[in-house]
Amino acid sequence: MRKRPSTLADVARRAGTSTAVVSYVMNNGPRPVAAATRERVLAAAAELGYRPNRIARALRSRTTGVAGLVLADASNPYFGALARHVERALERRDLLTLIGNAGYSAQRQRHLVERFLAAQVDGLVIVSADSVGDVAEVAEAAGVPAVYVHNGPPGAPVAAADNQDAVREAVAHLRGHGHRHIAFLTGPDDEGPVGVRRAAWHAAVPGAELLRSDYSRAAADALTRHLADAGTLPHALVTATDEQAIGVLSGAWARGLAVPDRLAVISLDGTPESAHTAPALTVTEQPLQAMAEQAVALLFDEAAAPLATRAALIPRRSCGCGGGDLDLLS
Amino acid sequence: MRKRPSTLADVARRAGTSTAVVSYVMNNGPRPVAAATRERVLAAAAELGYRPNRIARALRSRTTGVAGLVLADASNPYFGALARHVERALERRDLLTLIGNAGYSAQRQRHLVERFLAAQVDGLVIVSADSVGDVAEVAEAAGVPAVYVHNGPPGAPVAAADNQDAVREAVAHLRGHGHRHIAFLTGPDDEGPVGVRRAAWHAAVPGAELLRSDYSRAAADALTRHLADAGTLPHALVTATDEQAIGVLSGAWARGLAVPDRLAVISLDGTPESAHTAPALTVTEQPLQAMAEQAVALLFDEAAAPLATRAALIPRRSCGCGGGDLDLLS
DNA sequence: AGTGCATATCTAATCGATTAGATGCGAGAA
DNA sequence: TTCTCGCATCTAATCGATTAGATATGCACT
Repeated sequence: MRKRPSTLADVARRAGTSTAVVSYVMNNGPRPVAAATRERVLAAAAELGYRPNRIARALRSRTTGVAGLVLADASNPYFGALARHVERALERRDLLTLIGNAGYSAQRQRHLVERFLAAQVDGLVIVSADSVGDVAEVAEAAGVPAVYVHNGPPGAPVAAADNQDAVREAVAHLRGHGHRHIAFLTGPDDEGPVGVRRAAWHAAVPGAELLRSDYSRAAADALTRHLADAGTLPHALVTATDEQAIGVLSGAWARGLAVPDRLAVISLDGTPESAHTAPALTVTEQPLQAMAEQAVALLFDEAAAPLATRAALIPRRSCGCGGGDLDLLS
Repeated sequence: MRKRPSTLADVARRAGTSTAVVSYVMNNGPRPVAAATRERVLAAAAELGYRPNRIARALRSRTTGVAGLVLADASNPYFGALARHVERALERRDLLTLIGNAGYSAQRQRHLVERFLAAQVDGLVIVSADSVGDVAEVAEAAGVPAVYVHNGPPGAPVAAADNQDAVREAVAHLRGHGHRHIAFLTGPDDEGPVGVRRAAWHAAVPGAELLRSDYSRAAADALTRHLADAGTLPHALVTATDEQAIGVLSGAWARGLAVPDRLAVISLDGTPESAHTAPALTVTEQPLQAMAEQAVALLFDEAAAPLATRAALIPRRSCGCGGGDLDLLS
């Protein structure tokens, strides 16, 4: 027996005013209201448990207070962590987050954008993996601002880290441990940032071995076992993503190959997960929070230039660092 | 120079009809439309790139096509996986998903529910950890259906698995490996399902050692190192969650203690993550997809009774199973 | 008293889609 | 021919909040 939620008109009636005054009070509106009246209105609103209908407000003011977030793959902790930071940044600006998982499908990504636009979102944040659709155009046509995170098409605003620099650091670090042949594990379709990472690696270690697997633990795990069985597993490896690194760790363990002694690994994402693997992963840490913050700022023209932030190397055990006590890892 | 998106009225004008017919055509409306007219309308709509304004529709029809999902902790893969399944189930019913992360705070949970209600969601899915707020009442008062997943207050509809059974299986399995003293790692504030798990363990292994840590890898990792240093680490352990189990694995590795030889571990969540740890975790797998599906069905009165689904044990390496080839793990 | 002006409030149009009730038109029945 | 259905459309009210323009009230000053 739920009663109909009370409306602006109900409050007005109860306070003995017009709906306009009530509106003015609720929003500290465009016009002032006498203190006494304001009190009456607030009291009436409280008594009725009035809550403004944001749908109605949205219809009139053409702004919903909702933003859309399209994720390339929600099951990947890298994107998951990014999503949390984006959500937080949006919330700080009083926006709700509509979320959608594209599952690496350009078609689904497109579909989600369409749905979000139909829902009249105030902005779109698109976390894209390798292939980026022409999603910006659609949003542009609808007059909705859109930004990309991690990867985006040439013209569009993108919040991303400096991937080249990260790879160089990783390679240099492994060299410091005495490795000469440093392989690289890339993705199935490395056009975006992973492509950049691969290119940077290729430039740094020309002629070294390039491996390839899906962006899933299972795939990297299977590949590692396969290489171990064939006896062609490299001794030092940079993986494009944490997911792959974790799969490699799992596969190596299953085949009884010690990390870092038999195989040194550095991963390039640096998700929170990487700190508590066995062994802990050495990574270059993408500044996920900064990227998310910048993306949202970009969305509202708050920031000027999309400055590429650096990904710092965090030495842990998997590269060969820290035989001793590493309790103090972050 | 984006042009104003075209409205129903624009289409009507172009097709030379009233807005009513256009509406009837768009929704296969409550009234029939002559075939010829329908064609004209569809053509006009296509030419103008008309897309219905869901906000306006929502205002009139009092249904937004949006559901709210409140997560206890988005950074926990268990809840993350649940979220993906819920989103998929909602999408299958043509609903968008508004997501919010409560971060284990009852206050934030409450706040999110309020915001979602203000956004006029058609339904609420609440994934709660240990402490559950009186969130159902608020939703009830607003006339919005709400369901809980994983954990919920007594009266409310809850989609959850049979936790007792899972614990019994885990304990029995470790007994099968010859263990007698089987410790349990619980959470900081185990009222909900984790409390049920702890109780079931206590009944099955009275007098065994109870450990306690936060639901984070870092906390379980630290605890494990601490116990290892003190020489009081048990030989068999059931952890309440995968996150904790992964932390334990990490801590054990750091202290050079072999899993499963020195320490056998079984975890009770069974997230996808658990298949690719080093070593792979033996788990009881919560039927996340079924739970999500059931929750959404419950939300719309589709299902009759909230039948508790079973959590099956998946033997992997961490309990002591499979010294040989385990390539076939799921 | 009359005029001017500022302040407080009210009236009503508006956002875009939905839909009940009114209307128009032609075919068939009387 | 006239009346009656039935179908296809149109007209206009409605959802709830916002806000520009109109109106009312009170005070100061000549």
